[in-house]
Amino acid sequence: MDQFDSKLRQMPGYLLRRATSAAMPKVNDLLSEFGLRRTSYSSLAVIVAHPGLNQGQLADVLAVERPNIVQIVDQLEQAGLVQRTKSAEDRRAYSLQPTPKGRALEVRVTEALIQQGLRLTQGLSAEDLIHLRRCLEIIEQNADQMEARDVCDLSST
Amino acid sequence: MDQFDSKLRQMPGYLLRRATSAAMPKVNDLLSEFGLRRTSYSSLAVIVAHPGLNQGQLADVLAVERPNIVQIVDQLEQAGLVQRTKSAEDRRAYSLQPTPKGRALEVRVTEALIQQGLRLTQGLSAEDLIHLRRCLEIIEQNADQMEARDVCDLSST
DNA sequence: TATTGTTATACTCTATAACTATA
DNA sequence: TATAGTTATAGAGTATAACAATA
Repeated sequence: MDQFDSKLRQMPGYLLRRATSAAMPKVNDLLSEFGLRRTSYSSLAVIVAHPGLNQGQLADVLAVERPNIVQIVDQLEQAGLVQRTKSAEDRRAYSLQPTPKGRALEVRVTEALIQQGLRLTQGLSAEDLIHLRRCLEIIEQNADQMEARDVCDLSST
Repeated sequence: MDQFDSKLRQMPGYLLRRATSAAMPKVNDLLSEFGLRRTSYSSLAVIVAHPGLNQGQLADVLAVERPNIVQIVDQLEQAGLVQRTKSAEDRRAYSLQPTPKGRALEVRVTEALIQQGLRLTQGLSAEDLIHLRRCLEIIEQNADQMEARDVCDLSST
């Protein structure tokens, strides 16, 4: 029963899903110790690195739909990690700022994630990791450019 | 706003999630043209390659919980792609067999997925793909071995 | 007592449509 | 009219507990 999926393992999508499904629960477990989820951590990290951006920009950076950002920023704000302040230039928008508590937490969680990342990639060299990043970013870009265009012509063959 | 997530892109989990989130909708779109979802296709492929296995074994191969397999096999059976037959040896279990229609569909869909996989990995060489597979399988194995054990000691540092 | 398949259920993630207030 | 944020909602995907039939 070992390798009953050997044919599927030729496909990048299957490999991606297997690796992601195995790794994400570990990331979730780590983040939940700090009261965070994946997207709330990513949001905090981006806000710390680039204070003052607004929710729409944050959604674009993380490739998340805007409605889903609302609750995430709600949680970060209620946890005292981030502040919403009405933007002076555009009073529709909120400027997102990290609090000192938010900055401090981001440092600790980032360190923990880096350590966990080393365990997840144990057995891979520094070159392997650079190569892996390149491969994953190319796949992401290819997928983004694949807008409906060439999805369709295969069901008729 | 480009590369506002450059720090996050150092982390394998973030890269994995970005690539997977971008690629999976394309895979879903392709499969839905054939009336399949990701796990129902994977199940069909495994049943075609290894006829006679039961639902629990299928769940193990695909790393899916058994309750979720039930509905998937239901759908495959209702679509006339797979048959459940009571196993002679163990009358609790079902032996899963592909129908001729199921075998034929699997061939077509697999071909389409391979073509789509080539587009998703456009720009990567054959060596790149071998290397990528190795990296993803190592990450999956590392994650699987990371059972709660070393998740915990970081929140106290 | 343990296991196979099943039911019911619940939680997370993600996506869309429609609203409000500002521009 | 267009955009920022919001609300409500719905659909996948995934996970657990508990049950019936069989081992």
